[in-house]
Amino acid sequence: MADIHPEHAHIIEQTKANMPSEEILEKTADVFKVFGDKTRIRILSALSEGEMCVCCLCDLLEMSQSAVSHQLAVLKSARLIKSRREGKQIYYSLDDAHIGAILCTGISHVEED
Amino acid sequence: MADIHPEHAHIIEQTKANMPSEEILEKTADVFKVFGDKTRIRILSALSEGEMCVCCLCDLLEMSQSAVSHQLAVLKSARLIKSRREGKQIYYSLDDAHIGAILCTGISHVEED
DNA sequence: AATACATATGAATATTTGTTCATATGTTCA
DNA sequence: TGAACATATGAACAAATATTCATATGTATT
Repeated sequence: MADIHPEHAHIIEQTKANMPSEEILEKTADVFKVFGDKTRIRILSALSEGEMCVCCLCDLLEMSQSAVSHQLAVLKSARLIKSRREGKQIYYSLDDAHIGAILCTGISHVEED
Repeated sequence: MADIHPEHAHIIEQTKANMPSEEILEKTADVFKVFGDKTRIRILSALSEGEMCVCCLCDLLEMSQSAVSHQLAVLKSARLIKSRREGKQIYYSLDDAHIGAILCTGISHVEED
């Protein structure tokens, strides 16, 4: 960790002043981290078509119930999805429109190439 | 991995048909994965204020040159940033406006709460 | 109440990943 | 050309994480 070059001090201060707080940046990274897994993206993509129960997701993703439930728990604790029970089944859906928007932004970025 | 419930077959097929390809979804997850680290988010946030050389970033982030360079390499290979050399220094900047937009979307999501 | 079904969850394991340390590469200037 | 500076990079290690396996919880049905 070298010393700060005096001629950089100004631009560093200015940039720092314009950046969001460390707390916001850390939370932002944490949100993206949750989007940054193939299984979770597949789940979010499926749910963006409408709510779906766990076993439906397992069938669709061709993954074990346990693996899917674990990832649903991650998504839920990050508040990207919400759930409601109907009898024996639990239906999951995107928590709000914002989530679908973030997903779309990412997909568009990949598709435009 | 249980059998597919026959009554789910239709909704599963329909959902599948509307979802992006596995390849797109995997690439999307990979993009978000790169955004999903505090150091990289801090770098991207700094660069969204304008281009900056490596040592400036080290000073700003208060991190070792090696750690910063490693993350710059990750960001560059994911095409989120680009670089240009000027003398001994190398200046990094966001690769295109899209990157700043994705970053902003994430930050807004965190800030609105 | 007992059984079957749908989902959740703890522990263990294997893989991925971020930082550090040491060193290599490339540029400038004397 | 040699020394100093800016940056990159390989290897090693520690920490984080996704899946599996086994099992627990909660609901409906008989």
